[in-house]
Amino acid sequence: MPKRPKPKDSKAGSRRQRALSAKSVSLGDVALHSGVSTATVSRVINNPEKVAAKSRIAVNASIEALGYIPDGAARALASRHSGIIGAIVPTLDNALFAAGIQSLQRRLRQHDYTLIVASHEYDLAEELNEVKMLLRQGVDALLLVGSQHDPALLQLLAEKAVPYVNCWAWDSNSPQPYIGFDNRKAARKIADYLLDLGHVDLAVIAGRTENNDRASDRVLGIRDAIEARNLRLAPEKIIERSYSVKQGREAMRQLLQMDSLPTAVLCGNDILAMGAVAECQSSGIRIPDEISIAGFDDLDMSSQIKPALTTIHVPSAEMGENAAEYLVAQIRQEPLAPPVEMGTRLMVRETTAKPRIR
Amino acid sequence: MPKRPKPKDSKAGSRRQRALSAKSVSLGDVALHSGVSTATVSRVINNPEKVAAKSRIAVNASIEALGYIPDGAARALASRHSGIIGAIVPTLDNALFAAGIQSLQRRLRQHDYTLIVASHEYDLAEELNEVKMLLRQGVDALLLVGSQHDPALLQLLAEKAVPYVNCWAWDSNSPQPYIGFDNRKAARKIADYLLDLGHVDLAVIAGRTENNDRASDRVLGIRDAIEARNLRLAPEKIIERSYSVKQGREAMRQLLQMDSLPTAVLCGNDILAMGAVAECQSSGIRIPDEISIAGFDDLDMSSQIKPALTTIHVPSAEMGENAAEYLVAQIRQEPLAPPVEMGTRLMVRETTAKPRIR
DNA sequence: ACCTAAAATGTAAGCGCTTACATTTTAGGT
DNA sequence: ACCTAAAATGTAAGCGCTTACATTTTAGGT
Repeated sequence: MPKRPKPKDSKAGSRRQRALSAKSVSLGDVALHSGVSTATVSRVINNPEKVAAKSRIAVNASIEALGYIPDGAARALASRHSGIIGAIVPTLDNALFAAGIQSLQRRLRQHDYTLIVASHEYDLAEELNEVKMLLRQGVDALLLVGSQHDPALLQLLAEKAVPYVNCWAWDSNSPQPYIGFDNRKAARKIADYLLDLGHVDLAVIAGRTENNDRASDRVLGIRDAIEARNLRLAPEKIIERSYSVKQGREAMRQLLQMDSLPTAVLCGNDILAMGAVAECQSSGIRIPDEISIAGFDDLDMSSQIKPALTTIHVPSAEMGENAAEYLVAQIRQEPLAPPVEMGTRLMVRETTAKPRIR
Repeated sequence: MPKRPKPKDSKAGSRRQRALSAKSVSLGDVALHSGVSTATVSRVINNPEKVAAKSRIAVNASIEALGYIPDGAARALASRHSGIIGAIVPTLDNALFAAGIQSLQRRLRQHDYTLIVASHEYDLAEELNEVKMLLRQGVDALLLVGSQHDPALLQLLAEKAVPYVNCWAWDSNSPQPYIGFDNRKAARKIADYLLDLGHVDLAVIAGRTENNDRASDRVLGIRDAIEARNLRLAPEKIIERSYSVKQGREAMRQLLQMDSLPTAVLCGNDILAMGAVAECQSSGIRIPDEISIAGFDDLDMSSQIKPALTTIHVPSAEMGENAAEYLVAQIRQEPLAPPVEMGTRLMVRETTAKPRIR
């Protein structure tokens, strides 16, 4: 025999009154309206298959009629799941990340997860801060970029038992989970291509390598290719710049002022390459006749501009989708095949050719 | 003297046991550790000035020592504020929005707000869906793009009393809050410039105008300029395309196949303009000698590429900051000067010139 | 008609905070 | 030493859900 329910509002007019203007519809209101218990309403929302068709229909009608929107905070508090996944990228201002995030989000939404995006501007301390912020918001999982993080960051995630994955990179020697590709290998591929064409005087316009494993891996890959042929890359022939067309131009200008011009320039990404191309155009240097220029990332526009960029195609969209599936499976503790290394493709287009015989 | 802590787990073995592996540190643990009440710990976090220095220091030390991270869901539920602000943009894949969002986020973080970004791919129904999703997550305020929304969307925001603002647009006749600029006026400005140069045969490569007030306002502004001079824009001289370099090229190709070539092409944004430029370059048509091409938005790269784009500069970064300040003030119910229309600037560069005398 | 297991539903505790109000402590007069 | 107002602190209810366990209803035998 159930205990006699004492009138719930006996304490009406108590000390507590909220200044909430628009008194919102709660799950209790829906229960009252449809004549079932709050538990049943909750089930209709979260496990409809456990509810008899009749009540399910009634409850859904009430939800519709009252315009009920569940309170995410209450749900998160009670269930210990927020339905939020966080992604921390260096910047949204790079089409590469924007594209990946876009596809991540699309896929996440299909699984009813919300995405919070944060950026750290290539600052590891800031990245740790963002992780703390997202942890406070109760994210169920986290997407990070690359393999270089503050050690405290990984420890924090382990303590809180929050699943995560590193994207835009791949390291088979690391115990961390990766979804992405091997930047070093890919960079070696494009350097090899140039070397195979007969280029001997290479220069590199790299992204800032400090705290950026993707940028430094790309440089390493280029070095791998050069050293495998017993050639060498003079220190002044490698220039580090942050990722912008403007910086690419400036780096190229610097290169053009040197005594011996390189015959080919490998750029850390397409943005830098676009700058290098523009600077050559400004200086009347013909591409690829006088100089070859290669990018990395294969942004959408890279194949469309003139001259079309020779570059490495990177599977950003697919990576976003895979990351979404991976994280969702981790959260739900579903079995999942371990992620496999994703491939990159050399896209030979109009900015590279055999070196001119001088 | 701290009270003797009674064993917290006296009820261990009760019916309720959570599968939470890493039993997290709670505010109660911090209180116990520092010998104060939970209320005082809460005050240290939210209103430190109301707590005596001595306890404040003790509590902060405990927070540090235990690695306490507050539970956002619990806090949101109890305080009715999530500390989350949502932004719904058409797409992150457009550098324009990415830049604005980036600065929005930077500023929001200074005020301790977290940003959730969603995108709707230029689909109004999807936009409404995203609003519902964000409302479920309990956002304190919302940033939208443009002025065209599902009517149910605004009604929903009104019901829930959630502050919002429309960005990247300006409409002095609307009762809705805007932070942005007048697309129509700006488009007229660049069209006037071309007309003043002596161009008579204009063509337009517009963005998709359906459900996109920014795109259609830009077309209207161009029409304003043309009609003010009693000229006219032939229907076949205005082509609608989605925003991509590829689409820009295709549209330009279409234009180039027509009997009478326009002397100037106004593009809906810089991306489209870059495509138009590339197509001309492919076809051996000299810019600006044979044809002038104008963009819109002034993306970072637009001034750096060759030829540098003539375009309209749009204050995306500043807009993001203003929007952040506006929304935060709205949430805190602080007084705030009403937003003022933001200006745009015509950037004359290398893709436009006087028409050649034929 | 009656019994039993399975399905459906209900009850109420608990998630981890905030905060109104109550109580205690402190500071500053006299 | 004592009084009073202000400052600091504590108590405990309540935020809106989920879910373990208890209870009721239903379906399917006999």
